[in-house]
Amino acid sequence: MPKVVAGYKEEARKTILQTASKVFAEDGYQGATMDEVAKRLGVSKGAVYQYFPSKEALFQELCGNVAQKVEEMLKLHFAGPSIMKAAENLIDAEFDKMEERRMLLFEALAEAPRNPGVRKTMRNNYVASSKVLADFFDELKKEGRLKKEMDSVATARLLIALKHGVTVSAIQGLPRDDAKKVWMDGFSLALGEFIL
Amino acid sequence: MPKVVAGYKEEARKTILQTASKVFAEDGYQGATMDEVAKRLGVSKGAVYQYFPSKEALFQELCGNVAQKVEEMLKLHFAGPSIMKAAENLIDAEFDKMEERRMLLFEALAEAPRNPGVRKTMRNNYVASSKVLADFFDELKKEGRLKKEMDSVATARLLIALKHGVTVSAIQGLPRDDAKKVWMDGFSLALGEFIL
Amino acid sequence: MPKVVAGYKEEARKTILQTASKVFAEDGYQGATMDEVAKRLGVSKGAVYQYFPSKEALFQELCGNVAQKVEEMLKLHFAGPSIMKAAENLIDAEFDKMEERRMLLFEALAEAPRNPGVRKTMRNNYVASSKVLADFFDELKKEGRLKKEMDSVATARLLIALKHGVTVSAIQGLPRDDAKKVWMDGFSLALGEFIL
Amino acid sequence: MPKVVAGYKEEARKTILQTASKVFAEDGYQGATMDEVAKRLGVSKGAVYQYFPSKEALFQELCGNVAQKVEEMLKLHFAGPSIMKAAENLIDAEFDKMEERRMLLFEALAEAPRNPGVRKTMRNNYVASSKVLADFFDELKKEGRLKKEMDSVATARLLIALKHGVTVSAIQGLPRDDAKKVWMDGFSLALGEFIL
DNA sequence: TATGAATGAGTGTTCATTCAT
DNA sequence: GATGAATGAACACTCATTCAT
Repeated sequence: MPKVVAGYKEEARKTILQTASKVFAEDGYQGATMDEVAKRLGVSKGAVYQYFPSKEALFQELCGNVAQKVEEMLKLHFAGPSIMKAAENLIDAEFDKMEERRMLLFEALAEAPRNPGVRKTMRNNYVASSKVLADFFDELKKEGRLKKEMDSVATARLLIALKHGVTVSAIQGLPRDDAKKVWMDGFSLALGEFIL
Repeated sequence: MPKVVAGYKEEARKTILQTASKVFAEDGYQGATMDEVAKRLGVSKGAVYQYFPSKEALFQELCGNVAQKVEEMLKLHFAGPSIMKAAENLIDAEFDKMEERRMLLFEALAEAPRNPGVRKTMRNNYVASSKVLADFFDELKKEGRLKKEMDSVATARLLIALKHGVTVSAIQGLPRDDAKKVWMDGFSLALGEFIL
Repeated sequence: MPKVVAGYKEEARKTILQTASKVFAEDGYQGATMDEVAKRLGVSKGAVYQYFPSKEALFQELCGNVAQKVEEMLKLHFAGPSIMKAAENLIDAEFDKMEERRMLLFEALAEAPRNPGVRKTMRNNYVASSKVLADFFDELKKEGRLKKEMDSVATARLLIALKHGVTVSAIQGLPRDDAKKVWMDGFSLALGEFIL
Repeated sequence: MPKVVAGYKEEARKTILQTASKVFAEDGYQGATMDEVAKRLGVSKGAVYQYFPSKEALFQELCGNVAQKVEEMLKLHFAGPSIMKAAENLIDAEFDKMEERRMLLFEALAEAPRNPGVRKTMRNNYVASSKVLADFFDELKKEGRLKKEMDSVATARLLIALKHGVTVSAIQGLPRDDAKKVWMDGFSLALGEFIL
């Protein structure tokens, strides 16, 4: 009788991942316990271990998801007609819903220097994210919404760095509106003169 | 027999903080042990507890130190005649020597959301850092090295965010030279047209 | 769908015992897992429990098999014309093929003092083995291959002890050839003067 | 405040070893728990770990002690004037007091094939034991109590094997008197004609 | 009958913290 | 003040056994 989820193994993994994501975000990687994950799932510890061989494996898979979603978000918000509006939506969304994911990101960043698996996952995610964003800019150029002179890769990297930097600032206590302004200022500087 | 330090209690605290800084940076807050801290100091565990009531207290005091040094660094490198050169020196220094401090920063960022003491310390540090940097820009304006139109506070915040963002990118696996380029690009965009 | 075996329940039990024998020999009683047994059988854990009510029951039945085979071996090798040659063949066979059984024997010996079931099984096996061997010697006497003065029972017990002792020595690291020599020396002493 | 023992670290180790010896003998290596060892010592688990880094380390050190004592015993009993009487004393002592040590020996033998550390310890012990015994025979020769023709090494090995074999037989249920007789018979065969 | 997901009581091990000396 | 032995509460992970399907 599968209790973790009502049916498919893949579903069960997702359910666990969701719950674990919250636990890790709240308590940190080291502070989180498998007991807590199991308890919140209403399941025994053993059940969790049937889907993930270790706490670390669970965390690593989570780290993979973190950045993937960042990438999805970028594409989502840039779909609209106004690029500056897209930037605004993006940072709003980041602040609105991404508490959990953000915390997880910093857990991962703290863990990366001493955890090769986490490090590798993050590297892959960074490469993927920046590529997706750069490709997206190339498409906008083709669509005539951006000038051809813009360096897609450099800009993608700059914006990714800026977004993380703004998040850091927010965690450091910069009020939301101020943080948003930093992002919008930076975004304008990076893209402003290239928007058609 | 005072062994932690030859003379003053305050000296002893500093010695402990220095060593603890390395240990926390290497192993993370949760991964670090008081045993390791004591061992590196060549002192018993009990001795450390005479100066700091708990592991958490030690960590919090450490978090305070993290960002203060960032501020010092900014001033240090901007002392030279060329502002762009200063930016380059700064990021080089960041990459060269700041491994330890950087790791500690992310430990602190990960811990902040669940640790009010850490959070408060970081807030204070952010405020202080950005103020120092903004003040510094104001001085440069007076010295005629920067145009008056530049928004000192906004630029200070942008650069602080960018630096952290670049650091995040580096941890995510962006090669040093690429990371440096991101910083230099962003720096140019932010300050370039204002330099005299 | 009977999967453990194509036809009869008794066959299934044998199949399970064979596989379990290997697993217990490799990993020890406590170290072995029902999961491993099931996996090697290509069967679910539940299936194994349909034939044996517990891990302990499985092990106890196995212990019964251990010594019985020893007895078969004795008869097998003593069938030839030369008794000394038989002794040599026997110890060679012991070293060649009996790894698995030997390991199981020591598992059983270690377990016996705290497991009445195992203890009883071993007792029965010892009695049976020594009787078979003594009877065998009696037959050899009738056939005129051994002198009548030989004490069949005492010699049987001595040789059984010696064989186990040689095995112990081998496990303790005595090289095979040396161990074989110990056996042959002892065998000569015990039987030498009685062989016709 | 050292509680494990009233004073010296080395004493503490011995105390732990003694208690652990009983626990391992009773429950087997795998069945024994560090909790039980600590409980019997009236000490916390952590205290035990201050003296031994792991359960395995504790067991290995115990394995080393097992055979060393065997060696001591051999010398002890052979000190008297009658060699045959010495043999009898030795096997009596083995049966009288060595329950615990014997059980530990079989634990070790069962564990050896899958535990390199245990294996190495046993090998060393075997070599040491047989050398001591052979040397002892050489001395008896010098003292004129044994004939020079006797092969000291071969006899030492044979007797060691025999003793273990008799122990195995005893565990297998052979009554004490019968087991003793097997030993005395074997001993006579091995040494009888060489005694002066 | 067979499956394998789920259970839950353990196990070895770690470590922040205490406190007698 | 300094020491480090001792504590004890966790925690990751395991596995024999059960049982709904």
